[in-house]
Amino acid sequence: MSSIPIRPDVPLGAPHERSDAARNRERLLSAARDLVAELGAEALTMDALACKAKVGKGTVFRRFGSRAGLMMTLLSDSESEFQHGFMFGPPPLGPGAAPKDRLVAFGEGRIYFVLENGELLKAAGAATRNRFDVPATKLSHRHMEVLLREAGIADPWVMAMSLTYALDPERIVDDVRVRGISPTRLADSWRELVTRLLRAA
Amino acid sequence: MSSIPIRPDVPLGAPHERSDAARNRERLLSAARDLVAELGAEALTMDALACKAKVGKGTVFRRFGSRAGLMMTLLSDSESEFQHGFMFGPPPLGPGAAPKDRLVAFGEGRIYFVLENGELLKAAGAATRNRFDVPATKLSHRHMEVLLREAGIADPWVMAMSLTYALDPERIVDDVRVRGISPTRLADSWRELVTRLLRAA
DNA sequence: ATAGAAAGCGGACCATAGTCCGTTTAGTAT
DNA sequence: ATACTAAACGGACTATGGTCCGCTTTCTAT
Repeated sequence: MSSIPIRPDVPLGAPHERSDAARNRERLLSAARDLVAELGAEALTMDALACKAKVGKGTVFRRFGSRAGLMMTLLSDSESEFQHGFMFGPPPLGPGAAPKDRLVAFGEGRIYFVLENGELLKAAGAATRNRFDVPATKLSHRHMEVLLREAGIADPWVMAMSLTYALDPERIVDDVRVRGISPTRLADSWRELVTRLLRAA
Repeated sequence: MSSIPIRPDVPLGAPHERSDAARNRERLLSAARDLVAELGAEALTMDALACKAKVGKGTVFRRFGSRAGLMMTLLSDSESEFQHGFMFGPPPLGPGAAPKDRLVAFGEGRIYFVLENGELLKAAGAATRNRFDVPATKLSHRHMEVLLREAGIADPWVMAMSLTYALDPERIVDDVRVRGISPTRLADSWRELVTRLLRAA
C-alpha cells in the first residue's frame, strides 16, 4: 500500500514526523513515566531522562521545549479526561445544572484532580513563564468565565482569574500536604466561596 | 568608651554582629539596590552582586540565605509601611471600618503595592519553597482571616488563603503587564468579589 | 598583650535547566 | 541506486542558584 499513513492529532499538512523522531518520542515518554513512578516528578532531571532514554539532551529539549513542557505532556491524558468531564459529562459538573452548582462541582473536581497529579502540576507550572499560556489552564479559565457571566458577575474574565488562582495547584497541594488542611475542608470552603459569590442579591 | 554600642533591631542577647559582617551587609545592600535600579530585579544575579560588592559569593548566601531572601530584605521597608497601614492606619484600611470595607481597601492597597514592587515580589516568591513562610505573607493572611471571621465566614483561615492567592503578585503583575488589564479593573473586580462574599444573607 | 574560640569569609565546586552547532539520517526526487 | 535536503540528533557548553570547607578576622577572657 502506498497510502499516506493515518496520523491522528497531527494538523493537516504538518510536515510528517520522521520515524526516528517518533521512536525517540516513545522512548522518552516511557522513560519519563518510569522515572516519575520511581522517583517522583520533582526528582526527575532532564539529564537523567536523556540518559535513561538513550538519547541526547538536545533531543529531549527539541521534543518538549522545557521541563514544564514535558510535565504537561505527561499530564495531558488525565487533563483531557477532567476537561471532558466538565464540558460534556453529566451534571452538576457537566452542562445541565445551575452555574453555581457547576462551579462548585468544578472546584471540587479540580481539588481532587490536583491532589492526584500534584507533583506533575507543580512541576509543570513552576518552571517557565507559561503558567497561563497552558491550553488546559486557558480552557478552565474560559469555562469559569462563562459560568460566572451566566450568574451575573460584572467582570467574569477577571473574576475567573481570581478563582483560577484560588485553585492554584501549589496552593492546594501545600494546604493539604504542608499545612495539614483536609481536602474536604478545602472543598467546603470552595463551596462557601462560590455559594456566597453567586447567591442572588 | 567601653559601653555596649546601641544596635536597634537586634533581639536582646543576639550574638553581636561583627564589624566586618556589618560592613559587608551595607556593601551588599547598597550594591543590590544599585543593580536593581539599573538592570531590574529579574536580571540581578548572585554572582554579579557578589562581584559588585567586592565580596565572596559565600558571603552573599550567608547573609541572605537565597535570592528570594535578598529580595525580601530589599522589600522590607515598603512592606513594613504597607503593614503599618492596614494595622494602625486610618480607616477604611486601618481599624475602625466594617470588615467588608477594610477587606476591599486591603485588596486595593495590595494591588497598587504589588504593581509598585512587582519585580521584587515576583523574584522573592518565585525562587524557593517559602512562598508562604514569609512573615509578611503570614501577617497579611492573618489580617484577612480576622476580618473574615468578624464577617461571619465559616472557615476564615482557608478563605483567607483563597483570597491570598487571588492577590498573588505574579497574577496581578501579569494581568496588568501581560494581559493588559487595568489596575482599576482589577480593583473593581476585587471589590465585587469581597462585596458579594460578605454581604448579609 | 596574648591566646583561644567563634563568627565570618571567599571562591572553587556542584547540580541542573537550557542553548548551540557540527554530524548523522530519513525521506524524496531523479 | 544515487544524490540531495531538511529534519533530527547528541553532547559539549553556558548560565546561575546554591553548597562546602579551609583560611582569616574579630572579639573576649586572662
